[in-house]
Amino acid sequence: MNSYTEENYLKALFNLSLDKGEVSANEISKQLRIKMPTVNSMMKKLAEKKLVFHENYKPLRLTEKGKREAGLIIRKHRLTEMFLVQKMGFGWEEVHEIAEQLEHLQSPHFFEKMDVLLGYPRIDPHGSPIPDKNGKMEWIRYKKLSDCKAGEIVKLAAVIHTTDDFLKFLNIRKLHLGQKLKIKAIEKFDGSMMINYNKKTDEMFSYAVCKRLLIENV
Amino acid sequence: MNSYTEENYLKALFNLSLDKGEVSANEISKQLRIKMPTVNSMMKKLAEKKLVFHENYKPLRLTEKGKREAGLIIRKHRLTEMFLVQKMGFGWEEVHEIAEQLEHLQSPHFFEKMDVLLGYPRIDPHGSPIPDKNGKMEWIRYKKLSDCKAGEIVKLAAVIHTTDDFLKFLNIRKLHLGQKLKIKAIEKFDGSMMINYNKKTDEMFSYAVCKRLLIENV
DNA sequence: GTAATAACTTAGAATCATCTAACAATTATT
DNA sequence: AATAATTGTTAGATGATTCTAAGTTATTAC
Repeated sequence: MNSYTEENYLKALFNLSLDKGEVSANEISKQLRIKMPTVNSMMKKLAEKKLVFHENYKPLRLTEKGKREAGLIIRKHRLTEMFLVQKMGFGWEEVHEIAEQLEHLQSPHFFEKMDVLLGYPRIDPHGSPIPDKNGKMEWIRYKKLSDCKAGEIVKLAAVIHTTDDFLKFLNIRKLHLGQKLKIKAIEKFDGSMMINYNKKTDEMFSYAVCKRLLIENV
Repeated sequence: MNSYTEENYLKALFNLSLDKGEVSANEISKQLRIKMPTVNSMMKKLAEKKLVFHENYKPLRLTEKGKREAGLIIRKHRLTEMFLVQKMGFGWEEVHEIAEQLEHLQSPHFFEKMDVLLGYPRIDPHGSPIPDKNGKMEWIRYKKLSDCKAGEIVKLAAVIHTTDDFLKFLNIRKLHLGQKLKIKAIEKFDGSMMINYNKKTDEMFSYAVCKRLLIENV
């Protein structure tokens, strides 16, 4: 059994090593707002428990065991977010903080029940994949809206780097997952996009916004 | 803000001092399965925080502040139990452990939502009162079934000293809150009762069981 | 009303997760 | 390549919660 604290490290390791398969201790330190020496000793502890590979001055990598355990925590987090939105009526911008606490709950029964009530969802309210019961997670290879061309018609599939503020920004503009988007024009000098969706008027989205919107072809 | 640990002490203090208005450190020690010296130092800490009155060698009493904060934790516990039973389909014997963890969640919003979805319940699935938003709790003065006389017809209002085993025992006998009970006979030598409820055959309940069943007049 | 028992307190140590200060290794800059 | 900046490590301290061992005070039993 891992402690609350260890679980947070595992989650950070998992999330930050998604693309490269490894993370620096420094990134963990920044993400968790915990000083380097603390991270360092925790990594020794997790290495001791065979959850991470840790050689001096080398990047960190989760072991298979570590990936599995981290995946299961993220599974609990995302199932919880989905439950809060679908069954309790929370907005997608309100659920992160609550799920952050609930993900540490020790009760397979409880999350099993959520899973059933939700009908075994594969994605969370932000479009992120929910790891399976073995902690395995498959990211669907969505394209970024910012990589699309003018004239394309696409569908919003997921949002990434989701802060509450960003999600509220999307709320105000009534931009939800599944929304069909028409790319009317792209400004060359800053990459901002003129988008039309279910409205008479077009909306302008900055490049920073478009990079965070993942889409699939209609 | 009180720690997870402090919250558990507050809850124990609240529950164990319900009748007399005070508890011994020893009872807290037994309840929480924590050694006396640890309890002792925690009581000093809570006294420091003005949550308990603690004089050497005297029984412990919660301050008004302590009662309020304990009441609010118990409120979260019982709202959670009600939610788990009413909205997630758990049995009343399954919810204690989960609520024990969930009661420490820091999110007024979350419990407010539960309260609304449940329609502002006044009792939990075992018939115990849910403290109000100020942590104030009123016990309805129910009678024990064991204090009733033969011939009385009463209604099951609450169950106390509820272990999972005891609740499963009641499940098997299909005895639920609200059930109307006819006291057919009482054995003088051991206080056991012959009860009839919604069935052709009568059921025999030991004195130990009858003491744990709280009833109201029909 | 002593003596025995139970309850409470003090003192000191252990573990966990955190920190700061100081030093070492790696990477980036000129 | 030498220096500067960044990143990683070691050592030692702190606070929270727990423990054991050893006394003290209160309560119970005879």
